[in-house]
Amino acid sequence: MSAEISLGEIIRQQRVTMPLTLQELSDQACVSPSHLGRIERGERFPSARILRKIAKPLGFEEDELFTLAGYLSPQPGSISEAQPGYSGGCLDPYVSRVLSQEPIEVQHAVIGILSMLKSIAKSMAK
Amino acid sequence: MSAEISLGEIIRQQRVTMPLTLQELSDQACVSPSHLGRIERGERFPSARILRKIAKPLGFEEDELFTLAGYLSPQPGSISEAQPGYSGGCLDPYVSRVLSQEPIEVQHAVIGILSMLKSIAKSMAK
DNA sequence: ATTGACTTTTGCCATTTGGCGAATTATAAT
DNA sequence: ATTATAATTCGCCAAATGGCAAAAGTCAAT
Repeated sequence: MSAEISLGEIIRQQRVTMPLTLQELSDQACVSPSHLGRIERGERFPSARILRKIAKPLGFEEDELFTLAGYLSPQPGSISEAQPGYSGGCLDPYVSRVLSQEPIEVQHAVIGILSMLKSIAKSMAK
Repeated sequence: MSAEISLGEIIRQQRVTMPLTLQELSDQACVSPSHLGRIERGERFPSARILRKIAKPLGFEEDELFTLAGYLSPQPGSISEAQPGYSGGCLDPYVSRVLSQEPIEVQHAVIGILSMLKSIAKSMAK
């Protein structure tokens, strides 16, 4: 019940509080003033590219605006906690250590070979 | 010099590894299969809205894809990679995430294969 | 070979984004 | 009041996004 306030209004509020004109913000962010204006009054919705550009000039953390825009779900940075989420597992430290001594191209090649082997295995399994 | 590998390739690699078809991912993410296909082969660049939708189904942390897409600047503590220590050589994050989805035995097998290949290469070089 | 069920790609189109330049509207300063 | 000047908004356009349906591939089982 707190936010009947749009992203555009937030941006405008922040800009005038800085204080900056559309022109000045435009110069710093490399986004046309007209576009910024339309965004502020809700006629356009800012893309991620634009959000990224205007974040710093407006004094926002990068991910802050993303969250406000609904691109990121709320609770940035919060608790980097170990995510039991995906990866049925984590990377074995030994494996990590060995691989990280190889050049990037080799690392990628390893993945390529792995996926080949997997597809071969799959075709044989059936 | 870390990534001459594109976002699309990463996404496809991840999808195939899950494993999912374009259709299935489409169903889970509510993005048309054709669009997903074009993204994977680099014909379209995914918007933030799309990235957000496909992140979870693919097992990505939300901000991870944003970072890969260049929407967010790198740094989220992220990457399941093993934590302390071997900052010496760096393991490509992409490689890390693909490998960490394999069971430990497979991870070790990969290292085994790698060392075989290296010794073969060495013997041929001489 | 041929059928049939999937998976991926292509063609086409509606919608959005975002820029540029021309109005329009403040804001001052004479 | 009347300019001059800055700030914002409007009109139009090019480019990109993303969906849908139809066309290619794939691949197994006849």
